[in-house]
Amino acid sequence: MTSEILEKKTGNIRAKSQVKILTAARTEFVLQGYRGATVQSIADRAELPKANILYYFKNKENIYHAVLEHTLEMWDEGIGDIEADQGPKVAIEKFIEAKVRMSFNHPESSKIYAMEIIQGAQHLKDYARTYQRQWVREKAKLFQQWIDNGEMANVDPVHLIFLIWSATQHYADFETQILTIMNRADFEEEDVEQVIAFLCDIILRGCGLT
Amino acid sequence: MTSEILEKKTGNIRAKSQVKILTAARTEFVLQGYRGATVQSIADRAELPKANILYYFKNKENIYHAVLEHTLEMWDEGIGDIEADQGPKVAIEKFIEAKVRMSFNHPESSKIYAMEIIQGAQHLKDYARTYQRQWVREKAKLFQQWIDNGEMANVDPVHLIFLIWSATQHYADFETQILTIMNRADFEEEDVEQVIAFLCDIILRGCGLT
DNA sequence: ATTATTATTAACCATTTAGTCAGTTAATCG
DNA sequence: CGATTAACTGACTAAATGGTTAATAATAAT
Repeated sequence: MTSEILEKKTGNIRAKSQVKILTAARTEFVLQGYRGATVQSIADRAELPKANILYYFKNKENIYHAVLEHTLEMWDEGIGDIEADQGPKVAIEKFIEAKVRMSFNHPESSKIYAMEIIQGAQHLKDYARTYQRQWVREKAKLFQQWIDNGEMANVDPVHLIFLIWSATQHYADFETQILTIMNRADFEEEDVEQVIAFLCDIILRGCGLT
Repeated sequence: MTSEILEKKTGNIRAKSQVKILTAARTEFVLQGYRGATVQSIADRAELPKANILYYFKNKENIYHAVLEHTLEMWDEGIGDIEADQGPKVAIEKFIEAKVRMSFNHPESSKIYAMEIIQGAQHLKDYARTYQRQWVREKAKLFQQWIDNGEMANVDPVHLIFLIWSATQHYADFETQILTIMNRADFEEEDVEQVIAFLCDIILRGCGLT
């Protein structure tokens, strides 16, 4: 055995346990909220003794932070970058598609993030907030240029981003309500495509991009 | 003093205390979640001893139910009814306006409702869910008729309702994030009007109603 | 005024919960 | 192998929490 493989193995136990814990924690935090999720309930779901959880994470807050951090990273990766050269139509399409797919593929992450914001973003670090402000400003500037060039209708770019954000996120956060209303037990593959098509259709037309 | 006034007075203490408690509870439930909001914290916020809270509400769950019930009633009143005879343009405008105003005027109610749904609607009675399904179906049927009559673009009516729902609710639920991004401390009157105008503009155009 | 009802609250209790610790077992390494 | 480090865990504790109770004060009814 090379030392590389050995190294991998040592890290593996730790890594595997942490993934197990974080997965369980994510579910518990969604179902019960931060305070409602107990270290014991996370342990039960992860099928590990409580003390083991606290061996890998100093305390409950650390678990939550790790979950939150992971969510932010995923969002960052998942969101396709809106580029200036692609034009408004492709940009909006890509943005909608990326966000819808994330909503359907990782509803729990979206939910945790939503709850965090709803409760006042008490655990969200300042850099995360600042980062988002920068992101929105930057993208809004792009939209504004397209508007100024007459490439799309004159709609407020910041609110447009809010609109796309909310409409896409909704399918994750309000999963329960949507399934109830649609009288379904679960979403299916085609639902994702249908939502993407619907949102692209109506929002692009709303932006005068047809 | 007539007996009516006396009756009023007896009920007054109860009513006043209950309002005080429910107002405090609403805030606590938003800030800390169901489990995180303690009877003590609600008492502190209401400036009443804890035992007094439990004199008016048997237990914490009852407080929460009362808060939730109040929210549903308000939603029911606040939402202007979409009528068949007004046509799609007015219907959508009215719907958007009603929901945006509710979001800005009662963000806490919206937030509590959102959290409840995100967590799986564990406390929401079946009748509330069924009621909403009925409501959406009914309104979707109206939209479908308008589409069939060629009065608006062929967009999925159910998803259209989801879109309006999410876009409007967003300003309540994600208040924190939106204020951060807009670099503001609070919303102002003109923000409400601007949001209504923006959403009507883009969604109506999206529905081919310009 | 006297009685009855409603409102109020301090003190208390059983349970839950986050976190600690000391001791054990398993993996890794020279 | 022997030693070192990492992984694991049962048992415990202090604090917090939901809820009860019993006793007192205020209000209303007769």
